[in-house]
Amino acid sequence: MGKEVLEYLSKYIPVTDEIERAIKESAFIKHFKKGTILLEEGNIANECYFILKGCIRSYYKRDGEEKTVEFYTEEQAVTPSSYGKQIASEHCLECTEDTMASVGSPELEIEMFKKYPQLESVARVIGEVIMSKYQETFAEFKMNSPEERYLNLLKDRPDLLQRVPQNQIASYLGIKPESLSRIRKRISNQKK
Amino acid sequence: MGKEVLEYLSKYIPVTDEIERAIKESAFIKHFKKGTILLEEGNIANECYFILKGCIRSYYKRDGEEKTVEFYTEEQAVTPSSYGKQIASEHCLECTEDTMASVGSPELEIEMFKKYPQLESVARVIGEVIMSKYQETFAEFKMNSPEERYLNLLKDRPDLLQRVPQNQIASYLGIKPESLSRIRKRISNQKK
DNA sequence: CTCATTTCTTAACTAAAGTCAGCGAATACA
DNA sequence: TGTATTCGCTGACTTTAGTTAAGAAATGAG
Repeated sequence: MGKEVLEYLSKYIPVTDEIERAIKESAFIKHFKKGTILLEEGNIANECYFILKGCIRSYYKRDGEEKTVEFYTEEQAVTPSSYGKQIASEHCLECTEDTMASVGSPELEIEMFKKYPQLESVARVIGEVIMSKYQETFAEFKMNSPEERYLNLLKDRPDLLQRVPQNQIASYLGIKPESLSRIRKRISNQKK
Repeated sequence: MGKEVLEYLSKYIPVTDEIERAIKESAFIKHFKKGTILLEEGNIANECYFILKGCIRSYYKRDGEEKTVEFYTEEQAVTPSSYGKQIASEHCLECTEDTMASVGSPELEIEMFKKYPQLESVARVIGEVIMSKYQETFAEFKMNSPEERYLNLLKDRPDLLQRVPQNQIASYLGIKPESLSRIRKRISNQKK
């Protein structure tokens, strides 16, 4: 195990023997049933995940609704923003499907960083890459209309629309489910 | 010099003597006139900044307009998303005021990380903090209406509205300048 | 398989943002 | 200092999203 994680890392940095050993040593797989709440609002996040199979949704509870912030699927890393800090989490994490993930903890992480100092460098570099992708995503969100955002999602992650309910997609796009319905109708009419 | 940078770091991690030495050694101050373009679209970003005085605006050129992504002011770090990578930048950086900043480069960074390994850990931890703040900002943006976003900005960074033109604020809020005008009018009417 | 629940779509209406145009006010600069 | 340009506000109109309500379709549990 840990093969998928190594492949993921190799996209960003050269994987040395030391890193390979560290990952294999720390790989710790867990299975979760669909609907499992991995992190509840107000709790402390003491796990992070690398998804091997399935989907994890991050959302806020606000105005009696669930506002979806992100969908994480295969080959993606989920690090709650309060991970490793002793503060209450603002958001929730839920498995929208049966999910298999490699699970990490702050204690394990600190131990690994000590044992394999190269890992700290790996974490920094990958963190920077994710950050810059995230900035790009935010900028795109700001610059585009809801319709454009939907079309981009359709292009970039067509699988999501098959595996996740549309009301969750709507809140992910920053709109109401009714609006998403209308956007879909508008688009299908334009095609005719 | 480097005092401000150390104060900034101390908010996130305990500043050891080693780190203090590293920062003092690498502090490199530059002054820029208002209107200076620090990074042009398509160019390679080979500098990052820590602002001591002034304001740097990050924006994209799209549809013949400038879409503002972020305003960085005193005590903030500006790391272009392509910084340290040999790829063309998608966004631009401009000084909206006369600006004084501590400037870093990838070469200096690598040298420093080698000389003071603790710095790498500092960079990772601070990177994670910035990332989690950014996630929070994005989530807030998605969940709020333009009017709420404006009110939040007014609360969180009232100085910005004094020092930056309103059309740039508008694009930062993801709306047109005319809409911002109307929102401001709506709010001032409600107060009466 | 059936019934209950959730999800999706549609419609009518309201509210707000986009668009286009015009006009003062502030600003920049020559 | 005078002039050109940018900036901010306003109004009329268009487009799109939010709201409320209802019914159809899909899903899930027993």
